[in-house]
Amino acid sequence: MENAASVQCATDRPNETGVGSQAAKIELHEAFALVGKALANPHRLEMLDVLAQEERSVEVLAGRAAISVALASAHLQALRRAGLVASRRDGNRIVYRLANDDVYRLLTALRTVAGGLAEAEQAARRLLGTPVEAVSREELLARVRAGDAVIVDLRPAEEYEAGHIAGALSIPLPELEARLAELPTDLEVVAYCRGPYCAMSPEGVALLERHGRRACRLVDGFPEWRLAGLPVRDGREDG
Amino acid sequence: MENAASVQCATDRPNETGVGSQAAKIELHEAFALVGKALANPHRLEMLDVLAQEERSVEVLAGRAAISVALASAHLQALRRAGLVASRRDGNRIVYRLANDDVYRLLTALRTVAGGLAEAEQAARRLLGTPVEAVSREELLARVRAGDAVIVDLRPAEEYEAGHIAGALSIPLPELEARLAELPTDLEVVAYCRGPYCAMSPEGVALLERHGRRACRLVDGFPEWRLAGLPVRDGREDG
DNA sequence: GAACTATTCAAACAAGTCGTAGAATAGCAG
DNA sequence: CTGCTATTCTACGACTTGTTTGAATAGTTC
Repeated sequence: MENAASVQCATDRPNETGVGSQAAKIELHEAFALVGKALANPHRLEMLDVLAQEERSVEVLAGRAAISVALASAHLQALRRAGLVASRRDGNRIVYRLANDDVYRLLTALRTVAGGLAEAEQAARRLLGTPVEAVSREELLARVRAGDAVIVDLRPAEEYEAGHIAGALSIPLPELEARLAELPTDLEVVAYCRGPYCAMSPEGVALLERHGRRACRLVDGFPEWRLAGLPVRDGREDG
Repeated sequence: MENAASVQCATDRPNETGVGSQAAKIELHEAFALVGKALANPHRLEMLDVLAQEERSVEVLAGRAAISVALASAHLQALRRAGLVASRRDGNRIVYRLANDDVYRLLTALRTVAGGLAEAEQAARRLLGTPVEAVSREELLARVRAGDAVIVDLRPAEEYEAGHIAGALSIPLPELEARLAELPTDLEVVAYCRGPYCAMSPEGVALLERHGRRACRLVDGFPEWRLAGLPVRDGREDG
């Protein structure tokens, strides 16, 4: 088979097909690969995952990824060069955030594809434990509207403050057992957390079921809910 | 990179918050990073782009990416390890294809994010030339249904055969000037090609306009159309 | 089976990336 | 200004990736 793709029409215009555009095509793929390279390191992916919930300082990100501050800083600059994060100064510290919503969509697409790998499936089983029943965003909305379910946000209070599903109750996972009385016994509890690969909601559901409650989890987490355009609140609007 | 596989995790409860799940989280992000690494090379991205249109042999892929067959083979194995491509044997040759539709979605997300980078914008300008008017898939469908437009597929005939927008006419770009008579003069021509970073439809539109035709391009290409669930045909069903 | 083709494997080296440790910088509190 | 904190920069070794070359393999054709 011959290489039929490239060399055709030779006009004098800037966007002709030929040698010049072959070089441009290579440069374009090199530019795309810059973003690919940014996604090629587990620490960077973990920091992006943390930033998907809320903006964070370098020190906090380093702690969450279990790496030194200097290394976290270097990785964050790599992410910034690739256009994945942005930062602002807040007094003495620099606070990083995801550059835009497309970055989270990219992260979701990456996880969807990677989720099929044997390595990922095995790690996910170890992280999430026995699978628990999960409902879609649409199903959750329907149950809440019908008065059949109550939504519980199991993330740390700080992340709840930064943004949560409208109408959700904040009960951070470590406090869940002590605060069971706050949950109505006649409704199903739908728990959610950071996303599909966060262990908090499966653990919370397991705990609720051990206490005889009907419970399930939302398939994904708060970032997906927000990106789907569904109703959200934050600490300034609603408690 | 350190290999902390499987040594930790001393609890007997599968999904407990603590050391074991910390290790699982790291492994999970390492698994995601495997896919990131696969996206970290311009040659691999170019081959994925080619495969988005149609399955291809190693030799053809090597030619399109302008690299040796041995190198292309090595890159394809890297892509296969990451679950991005699959292959089958066809007589004497091995034919590779994208592993599934999620891979194309990932590629699209990557390009969307990377498209904002200065490097990518510059390369895109060089590749695509002066921007031409572009219409969305919905707008295109509406114009065709109203009888206002005709759709032209500018890709090589082989790719048209492998799948095209229902109702589109196949006029490969090199033949366009010679085959102008086949296009009705009273309708607008909507051209499409491989995708948003393919130079064929901007070039085709420019050529049509030089010949006094009303023309514009579809913002993206055939793969996006197919993934959106819009009507498609292939060589066996329609000519 | 022999000759042929397409693809993959193996070895080797250059170039790039990751992580560590310690120094340097920028803003804040006094 | 001085000391303090958070972050970034620099330099270096260990490791990984990209590429080339030539040989090995699997399947086809005669």
